[in-house]
Amino acid sequence: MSRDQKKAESRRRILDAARAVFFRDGFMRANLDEMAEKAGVAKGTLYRYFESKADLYVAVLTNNHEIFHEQMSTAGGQGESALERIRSIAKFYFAHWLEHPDYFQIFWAVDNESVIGDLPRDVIEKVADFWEMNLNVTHAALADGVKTGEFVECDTWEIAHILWSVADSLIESDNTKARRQIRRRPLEPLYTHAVDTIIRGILVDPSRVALAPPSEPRKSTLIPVK
Amino acid sequence: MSRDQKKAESRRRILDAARAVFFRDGFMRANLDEMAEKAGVAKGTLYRYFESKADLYVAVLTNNHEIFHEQMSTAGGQGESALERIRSIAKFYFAHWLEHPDYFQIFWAVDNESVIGDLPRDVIEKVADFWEMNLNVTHAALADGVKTGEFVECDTWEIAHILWSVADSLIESDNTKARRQIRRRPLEPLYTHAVDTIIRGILVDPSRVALAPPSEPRKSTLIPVK
Amino acid sequence: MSRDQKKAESRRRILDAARAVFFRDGFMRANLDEMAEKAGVAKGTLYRYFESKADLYVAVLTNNHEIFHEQMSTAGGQGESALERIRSIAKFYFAHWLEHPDYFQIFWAVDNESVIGDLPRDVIEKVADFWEMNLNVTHAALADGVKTGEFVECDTWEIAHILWSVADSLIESDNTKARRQIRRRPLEPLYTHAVDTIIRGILVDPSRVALAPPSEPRKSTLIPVK
Amino acid sequence: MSRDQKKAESRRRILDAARAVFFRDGFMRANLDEMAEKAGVAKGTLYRYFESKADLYVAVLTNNHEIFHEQMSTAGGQGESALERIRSIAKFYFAHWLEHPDYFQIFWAVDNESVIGDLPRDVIEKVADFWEMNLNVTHAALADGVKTGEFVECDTWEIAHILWSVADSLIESDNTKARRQIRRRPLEPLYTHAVDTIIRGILVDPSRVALAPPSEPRKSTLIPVK
DNA sequence: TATGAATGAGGATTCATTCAT
DNA sequence: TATGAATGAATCCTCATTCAT
Repeated sequence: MSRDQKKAESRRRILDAARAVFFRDGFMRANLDEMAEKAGVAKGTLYRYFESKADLYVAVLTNNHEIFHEQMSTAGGQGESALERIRSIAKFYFAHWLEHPDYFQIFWAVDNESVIGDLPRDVIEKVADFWEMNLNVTHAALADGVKTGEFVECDTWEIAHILWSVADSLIESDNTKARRQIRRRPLEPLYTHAVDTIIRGILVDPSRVALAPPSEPRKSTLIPVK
Repeated sequence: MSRDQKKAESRRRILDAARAVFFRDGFMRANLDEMAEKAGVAKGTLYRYFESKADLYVAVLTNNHEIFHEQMSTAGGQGESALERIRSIAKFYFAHWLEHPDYFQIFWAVDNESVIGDLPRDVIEKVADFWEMNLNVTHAALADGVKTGEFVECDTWEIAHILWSVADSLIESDNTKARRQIRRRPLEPLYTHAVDTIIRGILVDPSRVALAPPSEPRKSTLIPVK
Repeated sequence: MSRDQKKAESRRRILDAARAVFFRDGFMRANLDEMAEKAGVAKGTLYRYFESKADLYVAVLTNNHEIFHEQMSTAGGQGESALERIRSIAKFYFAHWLEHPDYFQIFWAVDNESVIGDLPRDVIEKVADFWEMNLNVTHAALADGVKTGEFVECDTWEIAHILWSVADSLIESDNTKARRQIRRRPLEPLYTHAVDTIIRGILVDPSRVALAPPSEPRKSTLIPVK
Repeated sequence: MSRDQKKAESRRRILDAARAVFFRDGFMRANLDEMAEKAGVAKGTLYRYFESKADLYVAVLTNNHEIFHEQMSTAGGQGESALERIRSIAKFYFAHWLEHPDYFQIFWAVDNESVIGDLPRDVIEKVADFWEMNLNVTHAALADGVKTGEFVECDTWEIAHILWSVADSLIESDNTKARRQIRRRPLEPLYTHAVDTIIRGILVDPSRVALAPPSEPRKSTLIPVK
């Protein structure tokens, strides 16, 4: 392996280790020693690649950003009808999440991590940008649907917001379950239902979408005390 | 003031100080020194009232719990129709949040705080319980609406989940804006719209709810680089 | 021993330990672990008394400052003639140095320590102030001597500067010898001679001061290679 | 360029870079990374030319030594009278200092650098040797002056020491001002005055030397608090 | 010979918790 | 009961030095 390859490999290994640890422990608790060990490098080596803990965090956070950005836009253009395009967006989103769950987790973490004050400006912007784009792509599909008469006149920005809120919340809840090692259910069908339900409210022809049938009586998710 | 009153007073002052600091800094960054100073007691005194930092956190988290619990149930019963009851729940929820924003903040914090592993089991359960109850109250209203023919047959648990996701997301986003000192818009009307939109999808008579008109073209919230 | 006494005692022990270590190793190399151990306290305890390493350094540096300041002024006023007053200053200076050699060492260290950029502004000012005062006191005596006709007209500031340069240099050289564990000679007579020699050049009546007789042929101080 | 030339060139570039950095930061803080970059070589290359940081320091310190040594001796021999020779020494010294201020700086640094314990024996000796020589050259001129009846009988070693103390102190003070970015005055005239004043005290015919006239009332050099 | 990636010991600082008064 | 001084484990970061390429 060439020197450059090795370098790239090291960088990747560090990022992988860092992602795992940041994912599990959050920025504050995450321990550089552990990352180094997981990455199979010395602690000092981390600092050859990243200037500081925060810088490494940024790198982890923004790692897939561009790829995601591009694919998301593509997804927004696929589908015969506006409804289909919105479903396509949802589908892509959850597929991507399935493949890179921690990447997402970390995006959320930023919002909620109390450390935010210490995070460099550009992370916060990346995340804001991430949401901005999601909203824009979704809104474009909704507005298009209104224009073509597929949807009734409505506040398309608000609908977009609602759709993302639900996606956000589902994933967040799944993450929480993961952390707590609770059994999780597949999210995609859940979200597909949710999307359909919400969109149904603005469809000119609601019959295009079938509502989900009543689900099983929900069991408590209360974690029993050990 | 009697000795017992003094003790109660101390306890309250500590809780108040702790809530403020935990709210602002999160569990990890929160500093017991500052809490003690804010509460006007010595640091050691904290340990006469609470066993540990985590224990104090628990106390803060669960402080208003019972009150909230009770009021929420009441709200779920108020209203002529199922639609009204759901609106009443939303209304109460946001009113309570307006009054005790940090109490809520802290609930969310738990979900997102990466420290969760260290939090005592019963905090996690309290929070889960909190959600459980929210869902149950909402679900009860929805199921009732289905039974009385106000709503179409649908997955009422899922709808409940969607409704809470959106509420959750709105508040979370407001918190984020608060932290970043971005101008915020009143949440209640936003959520009322959202509730109406969502419920509209399952109303037997959708005309009962007017959709919001198209809103202003949304301005970017991207934070400009300084 | 009362709590306050203990505290004062701790503070003193820390300062003593810190002075010793800073004296021996300089700011950069000085090790807080060692200071703590020498002081018989835990490392964290240092931070109860001083905010940082630099702060502790400042404390050490400025510890005796006021006392010295006052005594120096007193010394400048003692003596029948200007010549006597200048001798009195020199005498006091070296006496003080004998008693608190590391205090002086540290003052010099500041000038030469390459860390200066990192030292807080007030240390630098304290040291500048220290020199300022030395010069002023000496200059006052010289100017007085000129006025009373004891000294010829001359640049009294320059003479003051020369006198302090020599004192400075003698002590510095003694410190160096101390560090290198070379045998040292008593400084006071050396400096008394030097003062006399220098003053002799401006005395209206040079015969008042006897020059030192030729000294032993000086032996090399070259340190033999081991 | 031949291979040997290249090597010499590299060595020189490294020494230049090292001198600049050591001069600015002192031994401890000086950073090999920066030196390598300034020299335009890789970090590892430093180790092909010098065994260690300390070794590089030694090389820097002793770089001009021989040249200086020789020129100093020459200067000591120039002048009609002993007085003139002493003035010649002073003149050369300050001229050399003007041209190679960092070379001097570094010599002083050794004395004061608290790292001295770690410096190899031979640096310390080089520096001691440097002073030894200065003293010897000066003493020779003084002793000669005594022999020829130009100076009165006196402790010529002590006078030599005084003369060097003052030179030392003037340069040191100039360095300090440079570091603190305070306006500096030309040193040579200052030292010439000082030499004259000191020598005047041992001149058989003091009228050969005019004392400096009273200077401007000295302004405080206290650095005002920002 | 030159490179520069990797190393890892070392050191300052924080802060929850303890306990003598 | 309340205090607050003392503790010391935990952790990020620096940088001289090594060595495979």
